[in-house]
Amino acid sequence: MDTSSRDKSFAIDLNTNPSPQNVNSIPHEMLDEELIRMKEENKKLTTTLTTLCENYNYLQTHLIELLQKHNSEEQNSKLLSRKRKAEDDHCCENSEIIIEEASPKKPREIRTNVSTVCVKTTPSDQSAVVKDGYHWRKYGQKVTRDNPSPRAYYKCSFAPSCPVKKKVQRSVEDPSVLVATYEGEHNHPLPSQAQVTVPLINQNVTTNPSFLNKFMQDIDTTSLQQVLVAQMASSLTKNPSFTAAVAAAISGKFFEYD
DNA sequence: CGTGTTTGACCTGCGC
DNA sequence: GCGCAGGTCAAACACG
Repeated sequence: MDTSSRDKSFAIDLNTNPSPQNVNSIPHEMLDEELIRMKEENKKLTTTLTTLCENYNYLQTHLIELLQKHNSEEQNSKLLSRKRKAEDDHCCENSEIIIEEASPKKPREIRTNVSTVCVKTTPSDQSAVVKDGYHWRKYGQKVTRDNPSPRAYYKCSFAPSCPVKKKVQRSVEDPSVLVATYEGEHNHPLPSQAQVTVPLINQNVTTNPSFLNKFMQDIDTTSLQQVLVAQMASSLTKNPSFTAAVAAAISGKFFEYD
């Protein structure tokens, strides 16, 4: 195989304005060749995407390891100077998230699985929505003292008996980052995995080894690929020129068989 | 009309 | 007991 054809493999010709006459004038042999070439390109793109996913997975694992290291160092230094109250507050966010037995100091507080997920959003996206595949019903909103952005309160509405709650608030440091705090465990399967926002950083992952394992299972290569493919498909279908090109290509094929 | 969102009121825990 | 802050409730409203 020559290098020129390999170089062209990623140049997708999205001809948005094909005329039926032009399509009819092309010999069938050429169209067949074109079809084969497109199939090969498709295969290459799939391979590239897979490699990309693998690299992403590897980098994410590496990042998590680094953050874990950094976090433990930071915690050690902070623990020396931190007040007791601050410790209690932080333990909910930064460490020891999953506590099976309630602390004797806080018998009232029932600690269910609490996890924090940070999601990067585009600057234009002002909605405080974290798409995670579940159905949520908003039941409250508050402006908190430490953050000018309002905090939204959600309950899982997919199953009436589902106890899971979610708090969503923009980060103080970076308003483009949404911080979602999940409380509890879903007692039903995930309704849809099609519209899942890939978490930027799961703070539990950075600190809790058991959660790390679970997280890495959850975000397994296969599901990650599904998520990425869904996102890519979504962004492509939102692109009018792409949809026009697809429509033109399909109609072109129809003319071919007329 | 059913479902989800908004928003002010209310409840609860905590520190002083 | 009082005030503050976070969390929840529920009536009103919007939307498909």
